[in-house]
Amino acid sequence: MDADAAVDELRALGIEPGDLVALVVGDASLSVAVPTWATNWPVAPADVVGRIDRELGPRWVLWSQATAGALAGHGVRLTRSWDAAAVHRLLFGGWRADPGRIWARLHDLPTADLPAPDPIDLFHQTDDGDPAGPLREDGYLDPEWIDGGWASSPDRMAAWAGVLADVARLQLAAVGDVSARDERPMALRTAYAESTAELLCAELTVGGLPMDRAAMEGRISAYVGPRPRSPQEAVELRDARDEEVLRHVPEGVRFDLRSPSQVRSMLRMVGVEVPDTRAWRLERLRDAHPLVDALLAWRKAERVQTTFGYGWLDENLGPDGRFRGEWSGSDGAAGRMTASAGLHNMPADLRGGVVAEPGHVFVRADLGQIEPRVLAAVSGDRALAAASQADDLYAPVAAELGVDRAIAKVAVLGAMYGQTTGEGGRALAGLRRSYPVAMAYLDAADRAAQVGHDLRTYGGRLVRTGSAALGEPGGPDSIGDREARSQAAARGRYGRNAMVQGAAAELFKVWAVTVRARGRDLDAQVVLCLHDELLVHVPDEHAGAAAAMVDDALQEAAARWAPDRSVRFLSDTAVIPTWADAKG
DNA sequence: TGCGGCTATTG
DNA sequence: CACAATAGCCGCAG
Repeated sequence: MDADAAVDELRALGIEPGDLVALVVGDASLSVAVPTWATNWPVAPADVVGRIDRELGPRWVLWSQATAGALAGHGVRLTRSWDAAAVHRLLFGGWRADPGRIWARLHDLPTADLPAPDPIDLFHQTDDGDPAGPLREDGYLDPEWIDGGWASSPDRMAAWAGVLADVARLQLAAVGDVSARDERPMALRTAYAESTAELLCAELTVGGLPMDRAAMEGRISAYVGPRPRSPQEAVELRDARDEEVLRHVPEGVRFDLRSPSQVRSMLRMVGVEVPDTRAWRLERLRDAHPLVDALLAWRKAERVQTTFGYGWLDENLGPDGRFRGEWSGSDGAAGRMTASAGLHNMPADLRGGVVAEPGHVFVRADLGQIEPRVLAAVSGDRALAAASQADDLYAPVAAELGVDRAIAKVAVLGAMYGQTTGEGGRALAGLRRSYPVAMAYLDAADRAAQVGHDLRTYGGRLVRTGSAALGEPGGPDSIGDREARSQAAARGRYGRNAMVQGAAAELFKVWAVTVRARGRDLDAQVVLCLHDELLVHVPDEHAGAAAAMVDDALQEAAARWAPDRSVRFLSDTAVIPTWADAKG
């Protein structure tokens, strides 16, 4: 068996572009399956998969991002996928999406306690006869198969691909049901986009973010000084930093600056009384005592030292100048992308260390006022959609309400977050009058979440608001009435916001995977996704074309995601050498 | 050792 | 300190 024969075998099945083909990858072989057929090919997976992708163009069914990550490690990028874990999260909410859970849900089996691997098995050799298949008699998948046993023989790998093909068939039907039942024909498109976003995440994890080690070390040293040459020197430097604060309190008194309660006591000793020691509160008391200023400076440095210091760099920046975190396509309440290693909360001061490689630049683009525009689209509010035609959406809203732009902005944001007090709260009545459809959409989500009714975003993602996500509505009867009301209100804000943030995340991912696809011919590589911002790494000679492509991709994505085109979406796009460089 | 609280950073 | 997230350290329970 060679790659040619493998491609021919699949071609003979009549696979057309976009057809679902399940893929399971082992060390030295791979298995593929369609609903009526499964096989194992003893060939190097990277060679064959890349060719099939180019020549036949299937939509690869994968258990999860891990398969794409293994292939990306060999330089193979799949074009499109059906990611069973991503589709499971879309259909059923939550985060956990291992094969056992996916299978059980599709077969209406309880998932409260899924079968776990029998610890006794660890002391037995896997039986070579292997009469048992992946399915147990009770209908669950065999946990031993899930836990790596699928890879122990060619027959098992083929059977495992067959299970995956079956999963995709059932998920496809379930997605169709969501579209029909909830009148959201979006769900299939969302499944495609979320799946392909998982491919992008695998590539982000493997490929990393270009970073200049010297430039980043320079920025770190501005906060915490040069890299200590020994553990002993590190301790001395730390003590010296502490002393810069402690010298403002009487001799002989020691406080642990890392303990909030001790910091509060320390401040009280110099006559500064605060309910907590958060920076925004201390900011206003800088003049009260020199200790406050020293403490705030210490906090900044301590933050860099512990979270974004030399250790952070050493752990995550490879010798190839790529900084790597792990990427998830859909985490948390509303299905945003997340990243580890601080990629999503790196202090702005350090961004200058994110530098394009020689002969390359970044195209940086961020969506303007994405959440109110998304609210206009998902709610179908014609007045808000009209406001979205302006470059600055808040300007026409302010004019309509007869208030300052700043007030209009906090009012709109407050409505989406569930704020009821302050200036935003006061302007709420005006919003209800002028944008009743959008406000009713938010209120409906709020009310549903308060009583624990699950929600679905515009794209069809289930947002759980019941016991699994937020604790039982109504809660244990030990809590007081006041606290119960407060919890209900918090649940309402959660649901209200999840509908907007979640839909925004869906649009963003359609944009990101469109850029990924259209960037292929320009050697343009998406290297960072940040909720409403894309960073694309591209050779110098393609910079202009890539910037135009990113803007075009947004219009293409918006047209696919919200086909009625009534809402305008904008991106602010710039070609820059480092991430810190000014936007346009 | 695990977990809630506090804190800081980002969108 | 409204919504979301990651991450580190402290203090406490078990």
